[in-house]
Amino acid sequence: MCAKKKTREEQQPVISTEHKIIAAAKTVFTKKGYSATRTRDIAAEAGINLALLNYYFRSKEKLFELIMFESASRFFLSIKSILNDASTDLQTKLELLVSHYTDLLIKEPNFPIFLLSEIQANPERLINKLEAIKQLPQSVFFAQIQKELKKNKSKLQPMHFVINLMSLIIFPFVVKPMMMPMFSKDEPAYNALMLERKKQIPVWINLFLKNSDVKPKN
Amino acid sequence: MCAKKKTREEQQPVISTEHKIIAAAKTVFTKKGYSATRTRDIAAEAGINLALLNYYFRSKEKLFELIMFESASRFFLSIKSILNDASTDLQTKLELLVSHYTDLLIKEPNFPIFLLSEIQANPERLINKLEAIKQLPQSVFFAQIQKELKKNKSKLQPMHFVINLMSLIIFPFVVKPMMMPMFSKDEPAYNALMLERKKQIPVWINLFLKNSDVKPKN
DNA sequence: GTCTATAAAGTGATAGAC
DNA sequence: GTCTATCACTTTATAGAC
Repeated sequence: MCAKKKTREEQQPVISTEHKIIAAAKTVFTKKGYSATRTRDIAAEAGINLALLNYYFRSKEKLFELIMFESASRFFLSIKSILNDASTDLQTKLELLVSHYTDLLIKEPNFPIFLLSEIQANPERLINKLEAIKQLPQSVFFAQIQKELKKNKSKLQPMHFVINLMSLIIFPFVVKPMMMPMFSKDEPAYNALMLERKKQIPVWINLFLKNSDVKPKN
Repeated sequence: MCAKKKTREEQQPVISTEHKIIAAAKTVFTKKGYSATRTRDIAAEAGINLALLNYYFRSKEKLFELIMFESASRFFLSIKSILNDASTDLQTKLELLVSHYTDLLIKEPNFPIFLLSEIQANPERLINKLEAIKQLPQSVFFAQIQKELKKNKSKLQPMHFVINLMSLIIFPFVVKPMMMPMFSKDEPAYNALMLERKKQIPVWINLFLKNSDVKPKN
């Protein structure tokens, strides 16, 4: 106990065992998913023993929930302040959202498929715990989209534009493992394309909003 | 052997055990993924015994490969004729592709995440077997996008538009389990929205192609 | 706190009766 | 072809020494 206090005061060089396990679990769970992950894989990745994992976290399930909800929070809660800022216009919000998620996804490209495949495999386990997502339709952002559509006399539901925005930001990361070989790009080249999209996606979304009642050909 | 011949001639009412297992395996694998699927789950879903599954298919792995590559073929090979038809213009191809995939995904909404999460968990096992996807950049479709961009003096790579098209078609199905509660829609209402998009997505892609060099604000 | 050893349960696959 | 029973192995979790 005395020794532990000391290391806390010394700070810097020591990474606690607890944190090593969390970091390892995040890496392995996020890449392989819950079922394909063995607790032994996490222990090995953390450079510790299997028993120690159960000493710090009671079970595989508990550790999974910790990782899942910590990541989900960073992905969902971090944008609440952007979405509900009444002092910024729609254009600004679009640019902030695209930029924020592009940077986040370059760091954590595996998270979207991880979350979505866990929901698909086991909706009842997760969907209730992500209750926070239901707040989006009540946001200032959503109201601003509605207003813009009304201004442009569009009959389309605002939901389409939320889906389009998410699609254009997230899906390119989701299909990265397929697109890279398809277009013969390595990881840095692909990420450079994603950064290009930071500028383009808000432009594209604006095109949607301003021309959404145009018929295909007539 | 004689009995088997007979049932083949009678045809109609009999669904072969082999096919029952394939159908069950497809349902369970596609929803849960390879690792979370128990061979017992497949047997139960098929209404047969576990031993019978190994009698028809040598192993879980063999059955998985069958399902995966049968589904992947339907998703990738089925569009080759559309992509390489020199007699249709870009607009027609866009409409055909969107319509084709929308219908397919309404029937099999779980396939995209299944494929993508298996690739994420185990890229080396799958990516080489999907070599066919590399043919897209050599297609007539791709050349027509390039031509259209050149005509409109865009500096953006054609790849962005392929990604955008895939994103707008596929991602809404991928996030369906999250979007339905978010916007309080049930399955039929959500699918109706997807059908609306059949008309809209080609319009949106055309907006991209014709305005892709516009700067955000200046 | 950290380890080795092992219990307890799950899971893919097969043997053998019918 | 189809079943029941069971083997062989993996995997989560814990007991107990240090």
